[in-house]
Amino acid sequence: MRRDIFQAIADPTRRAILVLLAVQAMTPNAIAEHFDIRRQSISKHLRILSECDLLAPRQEGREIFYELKIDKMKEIDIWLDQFRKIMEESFKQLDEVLFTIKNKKK
Amino acid sequence: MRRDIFQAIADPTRRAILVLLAVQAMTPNAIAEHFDIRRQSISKHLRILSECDLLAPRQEGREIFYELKIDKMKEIDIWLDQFRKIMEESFKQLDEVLFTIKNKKK
DNA sequence: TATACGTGCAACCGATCGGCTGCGCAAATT
DNA sequence: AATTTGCGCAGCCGATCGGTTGCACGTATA
Repeated sequence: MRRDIFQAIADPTRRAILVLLAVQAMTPNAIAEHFDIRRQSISKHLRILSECDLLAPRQEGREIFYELKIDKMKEIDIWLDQFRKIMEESFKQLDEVLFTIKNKKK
Repeated sequence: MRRDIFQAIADPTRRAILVLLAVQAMTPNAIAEHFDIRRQSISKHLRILSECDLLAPRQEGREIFYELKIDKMKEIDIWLDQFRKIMEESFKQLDEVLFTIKNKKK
């Protein structure tokens, strides 16, 4: 059970579910109507997404509405930040190099 | 062979490789030194990352330096944009609701 | 109360994953 | 010319994935 957010969004069906639920909370049956997959398989996906805190279930009678926990998406953004920072750093170094070359020309 | 970028970054080792290569291009042997994994397994990861255009090999004699293609990372960002937009839209609708309530109070 | 509905869980199964070893090949070194 | 080095590829294997079916259980409806 790896169950981290990156493994969660690796599956195309799960990504599609996230997009669906971004618009509005839905029940497993309602979600399943959008795919060529049995409801039970959708349930499996919902479990995985819930386990890594991307979704939260809200019971209403015998129905369960799953809603997106958008905040969790930030984790992906945070990971991407590493690269933004590293690249920024690279540009700074490039600037220094260019600056040095510029000075040497004098 | 799914070989899309989300499946590529699902594996923790591959994510670590990407971070390593963000700092500087490296050879498979050099990368392997950072993990408890045989070089051949690293090569497999490099192949997957290259196939979905996250890395590019640069041959130098008998050595091959793999370098990060940072631009490809934007694809993840683009996917995240969907949610940013949907949430933004939600807030607008919330604003409208609040505005309506406000007006009704008059 | 009996029946239908909405759901989650368990067990199964073929495909894929992510390690491994054992090559072969080209470049560098001796 | 022989050896070492750096690498990718092929094949193996146990674990996991993502689908399936067949339940069991609580909630609504007749």
